Amino acid sequence: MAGERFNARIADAKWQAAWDAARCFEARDDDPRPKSYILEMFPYPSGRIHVGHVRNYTMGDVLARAHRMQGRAVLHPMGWDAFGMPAENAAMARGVHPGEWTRANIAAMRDQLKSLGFAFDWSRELATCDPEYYGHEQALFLDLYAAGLVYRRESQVNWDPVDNTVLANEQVIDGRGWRSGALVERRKLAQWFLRITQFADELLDGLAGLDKWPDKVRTMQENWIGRSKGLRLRFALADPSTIEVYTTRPDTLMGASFLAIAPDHPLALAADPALQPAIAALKLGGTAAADIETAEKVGVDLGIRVRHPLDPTITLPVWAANFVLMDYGTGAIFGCPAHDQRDLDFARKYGLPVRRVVAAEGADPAEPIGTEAYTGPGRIVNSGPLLDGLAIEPAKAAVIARAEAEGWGEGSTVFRLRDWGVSRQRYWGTPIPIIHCATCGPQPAPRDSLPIVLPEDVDFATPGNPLARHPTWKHVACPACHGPAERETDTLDTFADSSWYFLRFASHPANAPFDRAAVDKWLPVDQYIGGVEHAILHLLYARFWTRALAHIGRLTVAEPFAALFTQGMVTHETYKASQVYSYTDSDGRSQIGDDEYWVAPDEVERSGNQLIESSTGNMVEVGRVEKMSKSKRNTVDPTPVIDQYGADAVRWFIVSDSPAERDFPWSATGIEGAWRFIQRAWRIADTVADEPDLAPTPDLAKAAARATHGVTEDIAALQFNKAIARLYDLATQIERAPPGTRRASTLIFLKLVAPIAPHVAEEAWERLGQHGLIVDAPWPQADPALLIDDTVTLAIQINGKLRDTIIAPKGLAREAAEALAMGQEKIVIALAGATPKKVIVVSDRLVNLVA
RNA sequence: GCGGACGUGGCGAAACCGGUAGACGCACCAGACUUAAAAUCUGAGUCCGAAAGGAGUGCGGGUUCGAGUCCCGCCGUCCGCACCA
Repeated sequence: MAGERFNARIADAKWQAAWDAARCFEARDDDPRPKSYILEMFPYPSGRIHVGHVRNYTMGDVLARAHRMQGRAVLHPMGWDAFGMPAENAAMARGVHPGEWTRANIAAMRDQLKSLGFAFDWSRELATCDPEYYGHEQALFLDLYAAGLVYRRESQVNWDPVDNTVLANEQVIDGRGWRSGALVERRKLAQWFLRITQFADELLDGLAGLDKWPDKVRTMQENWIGRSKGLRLRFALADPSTIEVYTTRPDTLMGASFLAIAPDHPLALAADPALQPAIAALKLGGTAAADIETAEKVGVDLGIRVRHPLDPTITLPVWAANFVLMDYGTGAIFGCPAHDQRDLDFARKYGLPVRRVVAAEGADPAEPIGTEAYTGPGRIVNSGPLLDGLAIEPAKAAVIARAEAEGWGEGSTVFRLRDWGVSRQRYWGTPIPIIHCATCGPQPAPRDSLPIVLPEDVDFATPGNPLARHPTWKHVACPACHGPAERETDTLDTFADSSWYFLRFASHPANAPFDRAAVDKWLPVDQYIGGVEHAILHLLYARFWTRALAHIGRLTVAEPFAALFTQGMVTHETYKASQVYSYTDSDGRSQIGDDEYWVAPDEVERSGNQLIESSTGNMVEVGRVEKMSKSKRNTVDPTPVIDQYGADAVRWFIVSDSPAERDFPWSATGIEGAWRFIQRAWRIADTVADEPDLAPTPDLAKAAARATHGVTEDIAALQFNKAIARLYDLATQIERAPPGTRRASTLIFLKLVAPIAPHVAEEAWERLGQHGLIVDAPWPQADPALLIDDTVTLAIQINGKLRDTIIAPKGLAREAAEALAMGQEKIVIALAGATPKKVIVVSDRLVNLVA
C-alpha cells in the first residue's frame, strides 16, 4: 500500500489474525524466561465495553507487549466477573434469564475487546458464573470452613417491609426501598461470615512490604483495618449485671455523661414495653455507614442508670441511640460530649450534661464547650487526683491500669475491620455449599456433590430470592443423618469470586481450583491495574483469600499483587438542552416553563458558533466535564470510534495526554489528533521504505537513543503520556532528517510505538521489508554514549530572577561559569557596575548573582 | 459524619533531589501548497503592556540566594465508607 493512507480497518483484522495464527500471546508454564504476570481487573459483563475498560486494558496491554519484546514470559489473561445484581435486575425488568443475559454480554464484550487487538491469552479465559469456576470456589469455601474460618451469626440487613426483601445499600435511596418506596428498616438475619479479622494483624503488617503499591491505597487499607488500643470496660447497673463498652479514649472517662446502646441491644429489647415503639423507630434507615453517620442523631432514654466505675457516686443514664450499631464493638458506647462531636450533638439535643475533661496547654480548664467538641491535644482537667494534669496518652494508661487492678475492665487491641459477611439473599451468585439439617445443624455439602449448580428454572416475578422459593432445588438429604434437609439458599458475595480468579488464570486444572506449582511459578501478579474504587474492599478481600489459602497450606505466596496501579476515570463534557413549553397554572393563567435535559455527545452538532441537538434543533449548553454515566448521558461507546479511526488511534488516544492515574477527558477532537499521528507514523515508514539505508546523522542517532531510553523508562513507570510526548518528538526529528539517513531510526521508532499502536507498527514493519512480526522483535537498546550531551544551557539569574541563558560546555568549573555569566552583555547592563555580594553556581544548571 | 486524594495557559499536561514554569498534544489564529477544499507543512500562542518591563502554578502566610516543588492555615473539587461492581 505504498503512497496510500494507512487503512486501519484492513490492517487491524489482518494483524489480529496473524497474531492469533502464531498464538503469540499464549503463556506457557514451561517458558524458562523471567516471568511477567500482567493483570487488569476483570470486567463485570454489563453489556458493552465502555471507554473506562478501554483505558484500563490498553495500559496493561502496553506493558504486556513491551515486556514481551523485552524477552519475558508474559501472562496476560482476561475473564469475566460474571455474577451480580444487574443480571437479576435485567431478569426482573425484561424477563430474560440472568445467565442468558450475562453470556450474551460476554460474547459482545469479548468481540469488542478483540477488535482492540489486546494481547490477551484467550486460552485462559474464564467466567465466574460457569460451574467449572464456582464449583472450585465452593471447594475452597469448604476448605476455609474446615479450617474454622467460616461461621454463622446474626447480622443486620436493609429490609424492605413492603416487598419483603433484603436490599443492597445501593437499592436504598434516601432511606427508602428503590422499588416500593417504603421506609427501609434494619433487620437481623442469620448469615455466613469469613473470619478476616483473624488476619487483621497480618493484613496490616503486610502492607509495609507492598512498596510498589500507591501510598494512598496502603494508607486507606491501614485506616480501614484500623488497629487501635483501647479499653473494654463494664458499667455496673443497680442489679449485679453490667453493660460492656469499648472506648479508644479511656482518658475522657470522667467526661462521660451517658451510655448509648444499639436499639437491638439485649437491654434495649428488655426495656419497658411502653418504650418499644420508640426504640423500633430508631432502626429505621439503611445500614450504610454514610447513612447512619449523617442521619440525625436520635435516642430514647431507657430509664436505666449505671454507676461510674471511677466514682460510684456518679450515675449515668442509659439511652438507646440510632447511631450505635450492635455489629460494631460491644454495641454500647459511653458518651463524652465535650470531646466527641457526635456525642455533643446528642447531648445538646437531649439536654445531657457536657463536662470538659481535656484542655489545651495553657487554656482555662473552666472554659465551657460551645457547639464544637474539643478533640485536640492537651492535659486532663476536672477528673480528680488520678488523672488531672496528665497528658492524654499517660491518662489512657492510668485508666487502663486502674480498670485492670479493680477488675472492671481491661486494655485491648481492637480493629475497625469487621468480619466479612458473605451471604447474599440472591440467585445470581455462587451457591453456598452448606446443608441445613433440623437435627444435625448446618453441614458442609459433600465434596463429591460439587459443583452445586444453580437451577435454571427460576422466576423473578416476585421480589426476594428465587432460590429460596424454588420448588425442589433446596431439598436434599442431610450428609450426616440422611434425613430430609435443606440447602443454604444464600449465595456468596461476588467479591468472593474476584478474590481468587488471578490464581485460576495462572493454573486451571479440571479437578482442582489450581495447581500449586503453576501458581507458584506465575504469582505474585507483577503488575495489577484497575480503578481506585477497588482500593479497599476488593484488594483487601483478595489479599485475605490468598493469605487464608497460604495459611491452610494450599499456596506459598502470601501477597497476590506485587505492584498495584490505580488508573483514573474517563470523563466527558456534559450537554444540556432546554425545551420551552407553555402550560396553564392552577389559577388558570398561561405560563412558560422550560425543561432541562441531558443530551448525548453524538446528538450534539455545531451550527454556526452555537451547539444544537441534532434531532430537535434545541440549543445545547456545555456543562461540566464529569465521570461518564448513563444518567448524564455523557458516555461514549468505543465500537463506532474503533470502526471509524481504528484500534490504534483509540489505544493511542486513551493513554495520551493525561497521566494514567488521573482522570482522562475523552473528546471527539482528541481522537482525531491520535488518528493523525497513526497516519503520520505510517507516512514516515512509507516514505523511508523507498530511501537508501545510509548512516544516521549524529543528531538523529542521539534523538533515537534518547527516545529509546525515555520511552523504556516511561512505559515501565506507566507514564504513557510522557512516552507519547517523546514519540512525537522522535517523529519530528525523523521527518526533519535528510532522506536516506533515517531507516535505522524509523525501525527503532516503530518498535517503540508497537506496544501502544501495534497494528500500524506491524504494517509499517512489513512495508520496511522486515521479516517476522514486530511483536516478536527485540526491544531496542540505547547506546549510553549517545545519551550524553557535551553542552548544557546555563541559566543566569540575578536575585533568583532569570536574566539570560548561555550555552556552555558540560562540566564547566564554577569560576569559569561565574566569569562567563558576568561577561554577558545583559548581565553587565543589569548589574550596572555593582559587584554581586554572593554568587551561587549550580553545576551545569545555573549561576545566581545575589546583589 | 469518617477516611483518602487532587488543584499549573482556552483545554489535557510537563518540570529529575528546591534551580530557565508551560516540553508534548488538543483547540484556536496566521502563513505556505492548491483553481478551491481536504490532507500536509511552517509559525505565533500564560496574562498585563506599544515597548522596556512587570505579574504569574487555587487563596493567605512562612523558610530559602532561589518555591509549582518544603512548612503552617484556608478554599474548592473528586473518590471510598463494608449488600454496586
